[in-house]
Amino acid sequence: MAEHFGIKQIAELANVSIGTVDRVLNDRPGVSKVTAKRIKDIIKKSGYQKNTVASRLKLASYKKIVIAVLIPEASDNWSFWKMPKLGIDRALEELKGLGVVVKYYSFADPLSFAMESAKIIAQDYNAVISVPFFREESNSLLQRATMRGIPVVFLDTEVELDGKAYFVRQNSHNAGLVAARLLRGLVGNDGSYFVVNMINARGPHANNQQRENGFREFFQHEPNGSEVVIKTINHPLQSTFEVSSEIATWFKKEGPKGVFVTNARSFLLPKIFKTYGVKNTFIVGFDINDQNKACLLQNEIHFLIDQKPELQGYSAIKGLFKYLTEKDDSELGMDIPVEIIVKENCGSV
Amino acid sequence: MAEHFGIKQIAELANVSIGTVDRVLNDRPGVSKVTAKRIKDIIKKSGYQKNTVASRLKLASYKKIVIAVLIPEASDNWSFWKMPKLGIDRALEELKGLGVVVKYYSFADPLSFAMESAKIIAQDYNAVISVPFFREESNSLLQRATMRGIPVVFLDTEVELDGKAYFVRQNSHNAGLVAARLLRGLVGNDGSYFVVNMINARGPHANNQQRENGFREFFQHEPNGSEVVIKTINHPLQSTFEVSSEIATWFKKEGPKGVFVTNARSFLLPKIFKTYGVKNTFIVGFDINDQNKACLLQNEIHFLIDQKPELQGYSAIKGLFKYLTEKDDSELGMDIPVEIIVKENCGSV
DNA sequence: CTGAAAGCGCTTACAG
DNA sequence: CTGAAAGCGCTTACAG
Repeated sequence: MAEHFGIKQIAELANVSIGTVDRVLNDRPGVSKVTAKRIKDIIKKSGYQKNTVASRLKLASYKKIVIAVLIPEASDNWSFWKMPKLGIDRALEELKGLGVVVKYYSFADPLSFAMESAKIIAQDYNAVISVPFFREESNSLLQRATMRGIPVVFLDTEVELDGKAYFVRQNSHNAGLVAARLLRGLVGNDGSYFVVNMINARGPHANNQQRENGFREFFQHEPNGSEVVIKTINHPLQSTFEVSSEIATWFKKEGPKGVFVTNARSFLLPKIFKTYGVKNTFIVGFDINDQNKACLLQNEIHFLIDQKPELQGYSAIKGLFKYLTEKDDSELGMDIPVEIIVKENCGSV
Repeated sequence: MAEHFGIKQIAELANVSIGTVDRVLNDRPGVSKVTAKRIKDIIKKSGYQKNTVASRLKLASYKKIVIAVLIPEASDNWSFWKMPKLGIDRALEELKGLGVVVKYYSFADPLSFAMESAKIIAQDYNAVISVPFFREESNSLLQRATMRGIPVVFLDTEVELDGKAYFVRQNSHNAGLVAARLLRGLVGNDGSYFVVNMINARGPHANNQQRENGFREFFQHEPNGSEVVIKTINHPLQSTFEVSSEIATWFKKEGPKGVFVTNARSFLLPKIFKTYGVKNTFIVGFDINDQNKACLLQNEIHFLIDQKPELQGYSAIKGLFKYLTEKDDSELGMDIPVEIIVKENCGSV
């Protein structure tokens, strides 16, 4: 086993040409059962490992691996969706010379998602990366891709779909648990807690619900956790946060208040708290955007949870490459870690 | 610029053979100044990018890139130094087929470090990865490697050395800042703080000092921070933690107490606190080892800071490969992030 | 059903 | 100083 086994060595041992070995290795037709068996045995014994790099070298020039990426539009004032692209480009750079290409599509609503999906399916890509914001439309994309044998990787959010898809995203339930841990440390036992969901016209987002569930579950495992009061505030998703008189009353309560904002707009809260003179609040939110970061630096937000969208994009491409070239999908199932960000470690991330 | 530029296309444009282009690209001698100039211009204009994968293909079989790794021994009850190896092996797996090989050496003290260094230098490796625990011996290694044009990457710890070395490690000063932020949130203003350094016979470790400095600096920027009392406890590094009557008195003080353990043995503290009936303590330590993890799960330790040793090993190999094959050292200067670990996110890391 | 040859983009002796 | 050829480990038409 010490020496090196390549396709050539296998061929010699089996007394066949390397072409025949290649056919067996790649399950191509046209090999008699007996020779196939003989070659397979030798492959197994030899511990042969395909040299992926060599196998892609020729193909890189005329048989690209083309991956369609369908993600939300990134606007100038909302750059979150530029992050996965950075990770995708970084992966592409590493895979330079191996013939991997990405084609970007974007969507803004279920209709555009469906339309772009149709374009993608019509093109016969080698794989699809998307974001499952709309269950019905995502199902449709998944099913049509699966029918053609095209793997689909979803970023950002995990939802249950009818079929086998890969998810490269943070576990939102765990993120909720972590958020609760962090707030609990700051607020203590006799404070009050708030979960702030910002909901768009299509109803609550899966991530937000999973995060809230995790947050609430944390307290069930705490001593006296059942006595902790957690108010949920469902607020429309818009560029301001307004407070009803009822909510204002809650916020005016004495004692420390822990506020868990289940999306990336926690930066809307400090303003309101100032306006209403609400004191003694601790905020945990998501994502390192400019506004959140500014609040973190001002000590108006205390923790952010980073979903590492750059890493999501990177992992999806690297994982798909491994799957497509080596039939190994082990890198496509991994959780993205729940990364805790404070003022002092938000810079170099 | 749309078409693809390889060595062949350049050769055609310059009316020379690919051999000559190769000489120019790799600064090999034997090309007349005029043709060299002409070819260089074309290379620049064309935006030519070397296909690293192709360039390694042939060499992978007989001209390996061999990297020496000299790190502390990992023992059964102290497995920290197995982690960088895991990362190194993961990087090697990604670079499979490109002819990258690692040879491991280990050390336990300055003497064995020096002896293994000598072996490494005698072998003429392509690069060296090590850990700069001993300044004098590290300097010697660095200088001898530099004389031979061999790059050196140090993991874990940054120290000032006489010469140019790369450091792939967490910024310990920032880690101290983060630790202070975390404890400050739990302890509040009227608590007391302790920095626990565990020091071996050779004196304090650079990381520990940098962490303590960062920790103390945090409070200087805080309002009323100068009034905060921070006691430093220097304790010998051993498998137990014993408390002098003076320290016991400090610990017995009323009010919440924040304890920052600047190494991986924060798990020694909870035991002592139980023995002495010390209440209301909050502990931040380093590294996810089994004992620390157990304390985290018991809520006896509140935060751990992960140095991501696996990632350090991985990054060192990937960065060195890029440097050795593309003369690009951009991946060798990056900080490893200061990762905050609580009970709820320590599992999947 | 099987083999021989060409080629991917480079690097390396070797020849001139 | 420069070029032509062989080769790295695979894949792919093409020939038999």
